[in-house]
Amino acid sequence: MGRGKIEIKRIENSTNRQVTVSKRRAGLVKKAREIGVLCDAEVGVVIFSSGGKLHDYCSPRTSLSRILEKYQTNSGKILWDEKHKILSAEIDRIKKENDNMQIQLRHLKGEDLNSLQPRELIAIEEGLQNGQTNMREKQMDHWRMRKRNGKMLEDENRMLSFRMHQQAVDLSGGMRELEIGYHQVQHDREFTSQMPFTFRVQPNHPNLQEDE
Amino acid sequence: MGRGKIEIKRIENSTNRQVTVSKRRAGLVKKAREIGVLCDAEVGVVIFSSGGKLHDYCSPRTSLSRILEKYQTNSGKILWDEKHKILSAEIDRIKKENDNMQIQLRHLKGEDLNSLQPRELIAIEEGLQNGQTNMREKQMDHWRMRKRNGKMLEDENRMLSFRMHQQAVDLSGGMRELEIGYHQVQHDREFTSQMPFTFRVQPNHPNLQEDE
DNA sequence: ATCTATTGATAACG
DNA sequence: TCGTTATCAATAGAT
Repeated sequence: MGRGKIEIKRIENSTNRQVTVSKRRAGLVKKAREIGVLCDAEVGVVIFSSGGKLHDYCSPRTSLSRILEKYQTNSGKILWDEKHKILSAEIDRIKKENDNMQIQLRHLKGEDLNSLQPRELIAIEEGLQNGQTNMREKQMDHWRMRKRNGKMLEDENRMLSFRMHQQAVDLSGGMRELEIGYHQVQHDREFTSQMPFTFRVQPNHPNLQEDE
Repeated sequence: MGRGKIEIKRIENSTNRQVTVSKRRAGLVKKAREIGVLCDAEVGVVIFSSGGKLHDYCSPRTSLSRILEKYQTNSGKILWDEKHKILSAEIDRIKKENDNMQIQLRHLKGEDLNSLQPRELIAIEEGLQNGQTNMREKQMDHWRMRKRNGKMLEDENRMLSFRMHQQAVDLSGGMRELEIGYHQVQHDREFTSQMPFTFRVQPNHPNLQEDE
């Protein structure tokens, strides 16, 4: 019907589709209403246009929920209980995700480590290390920004001085501590890569050297 | 349409009514299907003929319950009972928890830090620091256990030596780097506690001194 | 069910 | 979105 016959397939032209959905929606609702009146049936119609807009029709003297309730008891097809199952399954799924993340968080906080194997400990430690590296970069960004604003020159100077002093103190202690253990030094790359981060020596503040 | 025009009012002749409901039901479903295909909409139709017989249609790739769920969220109208609301609320709650943990994890991994204030960065860094401290304790536990088992004496020795050597090298570099900044040293407790961990000096391996 | 005269729905256009 | 209209589609009534 219409000026030309059309194939029943998705209308690609978005404007036409919009127009068509409006007209046909009106037609569908009209027919639904007519069937209700003529044959005194109860009819419920729900339409989501592709835009996501919702339209619905329902015979007078009733409501969608009443129709649907009837639908459920009458058809034996499940509607609510099915929905319950779906929702419950969803809840279970999310709770599992939740627990996993909870565990990950606790591990990163250094809690509940007892059940872990050394290999797993190392993996977590590498994560912490990465986090700290990124964190420090970010903090250096902040630092640089404040410095660029000219507010922090004095503080920075003070801070660098303080840090250097502390590192000197720290080192002299560390040196004394370790003297006993210095026997032979093997520079075995294999060995180093298998060592946990804890025992690898790393520069504390790789970004502190300003690059300007 | 038909051999004669009809008024849209209840068909009193029961046989005619049944015939009509059949024909028109087919027509309604056909139109519903067409609107779904042509305009790629989601359509759900439920019809109770006066005899109480139920017929329904629903676009492929979905289900009545899904359509009705969408209907509920979209229209605000409530189609189902309390239990659904409770389950849905539960899902929302858990999802929020989930998102929060997701964010925390990302932060601890050093991702998505751009939106954070320095104060927040410091808090996260303290978390990382704690985690690392705990982690190292745990790894030392493992280490001690292996040592007690008598397997690792040689390796440990080698490792300590290696570490000491590395720390010495690292330090001499660091000293050179910082000499320029050494002006005055203020040991202000207030200042120190406000300083991000990044800039605080810490012994790298607080647990390495065996305490036996 | 099937047929078909007739009315109804609507595609294309303004 | 709305109105018009030429066409096609649905269907009322009969078989």
